[in-house]
Amino acid sequence: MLSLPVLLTERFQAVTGVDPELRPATKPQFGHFQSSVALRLAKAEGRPPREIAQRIVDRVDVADLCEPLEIAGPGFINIRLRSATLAGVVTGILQRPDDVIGQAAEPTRVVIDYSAPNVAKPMHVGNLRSTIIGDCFARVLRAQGHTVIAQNHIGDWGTQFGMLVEQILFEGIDADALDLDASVALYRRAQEHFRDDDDFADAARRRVVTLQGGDEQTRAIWHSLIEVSKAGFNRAYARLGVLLTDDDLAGESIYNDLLAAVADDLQSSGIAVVDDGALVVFVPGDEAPLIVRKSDGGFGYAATDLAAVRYRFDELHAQRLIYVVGSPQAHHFAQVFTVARMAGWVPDDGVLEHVGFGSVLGPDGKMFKTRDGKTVTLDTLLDLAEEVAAPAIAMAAVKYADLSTSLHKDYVFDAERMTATTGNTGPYLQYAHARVCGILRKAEAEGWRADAVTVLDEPAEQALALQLSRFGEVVAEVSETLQPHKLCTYLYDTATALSTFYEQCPVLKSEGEVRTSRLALCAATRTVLAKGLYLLGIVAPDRM
RNA sequence: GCGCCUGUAGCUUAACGGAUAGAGCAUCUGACUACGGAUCAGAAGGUUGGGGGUUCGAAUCCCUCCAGGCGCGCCA
Repeated sequence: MLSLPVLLTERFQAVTGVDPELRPATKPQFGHFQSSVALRLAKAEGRPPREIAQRIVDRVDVADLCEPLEIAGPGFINIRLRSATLAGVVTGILQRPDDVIGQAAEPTRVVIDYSAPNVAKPMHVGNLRSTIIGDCFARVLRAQGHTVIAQNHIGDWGTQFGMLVEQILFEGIDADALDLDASVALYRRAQEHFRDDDDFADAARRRVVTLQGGDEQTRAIWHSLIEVSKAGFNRAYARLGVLLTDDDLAGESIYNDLLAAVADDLQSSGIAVVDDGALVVFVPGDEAPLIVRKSDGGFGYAATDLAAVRYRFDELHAQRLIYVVGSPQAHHFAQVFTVARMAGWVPDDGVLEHVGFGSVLGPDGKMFKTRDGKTVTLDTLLDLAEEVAAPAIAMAAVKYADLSTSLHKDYVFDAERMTATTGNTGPYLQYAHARVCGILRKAEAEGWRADAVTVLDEPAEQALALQLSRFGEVVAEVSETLQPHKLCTYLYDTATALSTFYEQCPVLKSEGEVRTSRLALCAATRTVLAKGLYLLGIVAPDRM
């Protein structure tokens, strides 16, 4: 069955000729949906809005779905669904839970680039948001039937590895025996050594060339460093409950062999030019050029990212690329995307999106700094949350806090506030789910089986049913706009509607058809909450 | 200097150009020996940073100023 808004929109459009722009009613007394289409049409037709509204109301055919339409205020059309319509939709959720999330009309292959921690560095706050947000996108898009190719663009290449390998050789360490902490400490020593000793610095730079040239011993040490870090990444992913695995690893190093061709092709096509010894692209309307190849002949991350764009369209056959990387990189990706298009590496219908996000700030409201002194690691942050709540709840709290506000805003990491069990928090949603599970558990113990929603007389029942009916639209909206907070808001509203219903409408204590109908409504709510929380990457416990 | 982002109640925040700017926390008042009180109902709290403009209608679009953050050729 088509979603209610789609169905209603079609009926209205047949009369109005334009999108009626149905919106959820802003207040209960305005019904379930509202349209301001008459106000807009009035302008063009030079007639009073209420007259236009009346004409629409007279002609639109929705009597099978809705109560009589009402005209209100300056010319709004208010739409109230019939109870039977809502009951039918909720029963549908119950009987076909797998169809609750509508499938995309045209499934696409989507590459999502997220997480991207650095080898030989602990995961830190900067990796937190990318990992959580990217994981949510992967879940939502997969649920809609898209093919998602996760690409964990780990920092496993570049100048720092010359430094690291050289330091290992200098100290005579067995690279295979390193653990994550030891490799992090090694990184610090290597940095200091690099800074203080010019000879060492030169050796480190030469070592980069050796590494990129494929020297066996150097590659072996490099490989050991990566293995150590991978284990650390996987521990973090397990702790966070994200879906990333080793299969999703696609670090910077895999593009190494493609970089020269990227530079050559850009140069031969005249897109890139040599300036101050470096190969750069001057992007129209942009003062700073994109540096494809440094004056010393080395490649920076612009070349890697260009190669990755090319690879993802050509080899992975992606139709849409989503980069979940912090907002400070916005300019960089804008340049990379522009150059990739100039070079013809993006199909005409190819979509490139950088989903930037704000920073996680310390208690002082300033950036957590990773250099100069102690690094604030991801584990440190999660430990803070687990000091005030059990692990499953703490993770829900952290993730929900991260996903529930607009992505572009910074936020202060405040474990106390995030783990609150009241209000708009992850634990509150988990509680709502556990609570409804409790009722259903009792009913099921006495032999009840979910059937259908047949009675929706109480306002609280209707409000909850209406809320449930919107789930599919919200998921679709998130997959299009890539704004997880819309789903958070929806689930919070659903949990609130459940609590109100729960308070005003006895379930187990009611009788007959009302009882079975309310139980069915509870079961549908459980389905929506469980699926919704899953899409956010938050576990939905049966008991708390 | 140029560019991007942000500014909404004491705090955290929502609002796809639409009706009286919607929530949560904190504060105050109620409900109920509870189908799970990790709850619900209610009150109070707003010149949406300031000022102009467009529009029937602006937190939202345009201009300008203020405050803060982040970027701006060889780190990634």
